[in-house]
Parts: sequence; C-alpha cells; structure tokens
Amino acid sequence: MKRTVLIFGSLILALLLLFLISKYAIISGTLEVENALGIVALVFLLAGIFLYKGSKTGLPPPVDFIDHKKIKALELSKREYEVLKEISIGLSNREIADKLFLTESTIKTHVSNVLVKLNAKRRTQAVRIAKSLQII
Amino acid sequence: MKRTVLIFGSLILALLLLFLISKYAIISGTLEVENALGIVALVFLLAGIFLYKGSKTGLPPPVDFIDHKKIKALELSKREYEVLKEISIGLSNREIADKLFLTESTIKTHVSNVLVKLNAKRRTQAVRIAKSLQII
DNA sequence: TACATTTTGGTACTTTAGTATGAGTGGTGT
DNA sequence: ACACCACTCATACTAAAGTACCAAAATGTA
Repeated sequence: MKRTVLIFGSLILALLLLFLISKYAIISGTLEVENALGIVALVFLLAGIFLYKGSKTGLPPPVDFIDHKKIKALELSKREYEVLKEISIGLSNREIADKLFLTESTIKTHVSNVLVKLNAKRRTQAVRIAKSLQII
Repeated sequence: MKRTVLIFGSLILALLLLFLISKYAIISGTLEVENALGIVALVFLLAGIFLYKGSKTGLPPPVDFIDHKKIKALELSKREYEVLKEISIGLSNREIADKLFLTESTIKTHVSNVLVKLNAKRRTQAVRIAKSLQII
C-alpha cells in the first residue's frame, strides 16, 4: 500500500518533469518531437514493467508470501503453526519433539489440534490444505 | 519466440503511427505537446505491462512444470508415480486403493517402493522431496 | 489479582503407515 | 519359449500417527 503510493507519486512527478523538459526543448528547437516522444515512450515502457512486477495483479498465486491473517482466522496458536511447518518438511512427531525440545506427547497434542483446525484427517492432507491457504 | 517478434513488430508500428499523428497534429495546431506525450506515455505504460506479463523473464521458477526426465532418472514406475501424486494430495492408503481400484496391500507396496526411490522415511517427506525435485 | 489461553505432558487405545517376504499374472523383448 | 519387469495381492509384524480425556504449569490480559 505504502509502496504503491510512493511509486505512483514519483511516476507523476517524472511525468510532469518530462512535460516541462520536452516542451522547453521543443520550443527552443534543441529537440525534435520524435525524440521527446521516444524518451517518454521508453520511460513509461519501463514504468509499466516495473509497476506490473510490483503490483502482481495476475491470477497465479505469487509463489510464496504467507497469509498471516488466515493463520489467525484459523486460530492456530504459535506452537501449532510451528509444528505445522515441521510437518510440512516431512518430520515425524519424534523428530519434531527433539527439534523443539518437547516430548512426543506434546507434539501429538499440537498435531491433533492442527488437524482439527485445518479440517484435515491426516498430516499429509493438512500440508496440502495449508499450502492451498498460503499459510506455509 | 514467434509471439515476441509479433508483439515487437506491432509495437514499433504503433510507435511510428503515433509519431506521425502527433507530429501532424502538433504542426496543424489541433493537439498540444502535453496531450501527445500523455497518449504515448499511456500506450507504453500498457505495453510495458503487457510485455512483462508475456515475457516473464523474471527469476521465479514458473510455479509448476513437471520434470519427466527426473521421474525416469529415479526409476519411478507409472503406478508408483501415480500413487505418489495421490499421497501428495493427502489421501490415505485406503483411499488411494479405492480410487485406483486396487487393494491396500498393493498401495503399501507401491508406497514402500516410492519411499526407497525418493530416499524418504515417511510419505510426508516423500512429498517434500518430490516437490523440491519438481516431479509433482 | 483473577481469568482465559496457551503450552506442556501423561495414559490408554485405535488406526494408519511402513517393512519384509513371497508369489502369481501379464506384457515385452530376444 | 524364456527371461525380465511391472503390477498385483497376501500375511505377519513393527512402528508411527492419531484420538480421547485429563491436568498442571506458564503466559497474557482485563
């Protein structure tokens, strides 16, 4: 949001600047209309590319970017989310327990809660759902 | 490739056309320089967006595209690969069996083979590895 | 401080997953 | 015709995963 405003602001400024420069140059005869148009064209071609890159209005999910709002909406606690991430990289409950310095019991509790909150029957399904929701 | 040439061709044509029109209009006094520049700017802004969208020269791996060579390199058979895909969408052995009209026994055999070939200990890990190898 | 969550852990089971091993069938290439 | 391989299925286990229920700390917040 902040970035968009900034980009548009500098874009408008650049446009105004170009107007002034080109107008002056044309009047004083040091620049032909073709050149002025060419410069404007080039600048805005690049601007278009840059803007599109930044905005990403396209349909394809932007590869990554975690949706933290959705995590909250699902009421996943910090630990539960942490465990979910470990599941997604293929660790067993035992391994997750060791990694987080907890007992397997605790991990099982967390996993069960994650499954309920993600409405999944299995951890593999939970991973798929989590990915489709863009929370991992 | 073909499309790129076509796009650039029409882009150049449009540029020439704009030059002619704006030059004529400016000379005959029916159009101010500002407007001409504005039009060019707008056109090329859109062109930039369009070009970027089409070319996608960016770094991000194009999201999908399955590496069939790697599947062969891993010596994954047709069935095994099929089972792997079902695993990745979170199905249980029972569910995969029903979906493919096979017994759970058979699925277990396939899964075991997949795990060995992908060098994974668990199905969740197999999914992660398969994704990192771009075979699913 | 009182209250609500979160986090942690346990016990006791049930259900899936995964391994090991063997074996029959059908297709392909030689 | 025979060898080879993918595919199928079975039995018998072992090992994880998951469920249900409970309960005590730790943490955060009104």
